[in-house]
Amino acid sequence: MLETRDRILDVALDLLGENPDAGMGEIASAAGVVRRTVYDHFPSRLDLIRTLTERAVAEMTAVLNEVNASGAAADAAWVAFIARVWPVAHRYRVLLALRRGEYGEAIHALLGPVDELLADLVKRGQDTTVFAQHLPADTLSQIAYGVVFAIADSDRSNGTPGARAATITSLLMLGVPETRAIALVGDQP
Amino acid sequence: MLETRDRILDVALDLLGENPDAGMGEIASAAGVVRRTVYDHFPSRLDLIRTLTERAVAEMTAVLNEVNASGAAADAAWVAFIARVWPVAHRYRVLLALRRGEYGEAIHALLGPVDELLADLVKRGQDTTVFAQHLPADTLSQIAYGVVFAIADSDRSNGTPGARAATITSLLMLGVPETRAIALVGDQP
DNA sequence: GCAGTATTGCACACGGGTGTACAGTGAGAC
DNA sequence: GTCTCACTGTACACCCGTGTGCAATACTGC
Repeated sequence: MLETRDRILDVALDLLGENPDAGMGEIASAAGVVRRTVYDHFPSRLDLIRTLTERAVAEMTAVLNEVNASGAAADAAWVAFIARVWPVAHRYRVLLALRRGEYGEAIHALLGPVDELLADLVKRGQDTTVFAQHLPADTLSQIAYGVVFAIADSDRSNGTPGARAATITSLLMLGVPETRAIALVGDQP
Repeated sequence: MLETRDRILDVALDLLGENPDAGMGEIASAAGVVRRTVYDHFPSRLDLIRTLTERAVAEMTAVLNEVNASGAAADAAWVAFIARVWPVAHRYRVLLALRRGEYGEAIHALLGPVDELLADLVKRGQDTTVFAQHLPADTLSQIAYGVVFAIADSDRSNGTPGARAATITSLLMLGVPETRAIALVGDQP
């Protein structure tokens, strides 16, 4: 049997993905445990959310660091990034909904490092004229990864189609020409 | 003094825009009225939300119908659409947040006609090879206007920069080349 | 078998939002 | 003046989620 704590986290992620307003009771039941037990591991709902967010941040920064270190062109790096981050974004799509509302501040704060790394990548793309410059790098990166999350969020079944759509769409909005975008995605589907 | 009912609706839109979880009490206070009075006009919270949504749908379909009737090229029509729908989308940005959660179903149902009109416009663009075809028209239109709403939602101060960003970004993700997008927006800023 | 820890099964306090009931008040219409 | 109608003020019932307390029980390793 998986460690109870980890099982609670996994199940909470699933459940909150379906319904961001799921309560501690529902999470407990779904984890095959009593509500009281959840509180033994996470003193408050915020603790649970925070732990989930920290997990997401860790996974995403890991991917971003690797991709940034690979020295590939910014657009190719972006494709690699989306390909690898897609399952993560999909798993943690709740955070998109949770970012508004009660815990928004806490989540936003934890997400800071990811935002920075993302902006760095987009900046690099703009400096090498691979990405469009109609918006500042930080704004553009926010919108682009917002779109990725939004598509992940609307794609409840987690499929390759979703990933492909997210990749091409985000490339286009970053200013990569359609032909180039298609070519890039062909390489790494 | 404005009709109480209309004032409640206006104030509710503002308040919910700031915080989608604002309660009937807060809305009442902000409208300078007692909670009980709100219930005189809207028997339940859902009634209020529904009325708000109906308003949004009416305004948006009006704009969409005009734009669709103008016979302009699809990309130019899209620019006109965003320009005119932007203040509306901004005002009603709450609906984006409210679409998840308790009233999601009701809102989604009411938004149906808008979705269809939007898909028609995008389809026309695809048929005339003005828009990209990497995604089916209904999916693409959903994503594109999702982005517009998302930008409206992140732009609390309602500014021309937001509108411009939303227009260019959505054009790009529809597959319009950057040069053409800039040119189009230059025409109608 | 025993100690120690994780989990259970209640019970409870608390806060907050929804929706209702009903008597009272104020202002304009006739 | 008085009738009407919108709004007020207050109180209440209800539901639901959070977080706590505590004794009882199951499971673990030694």
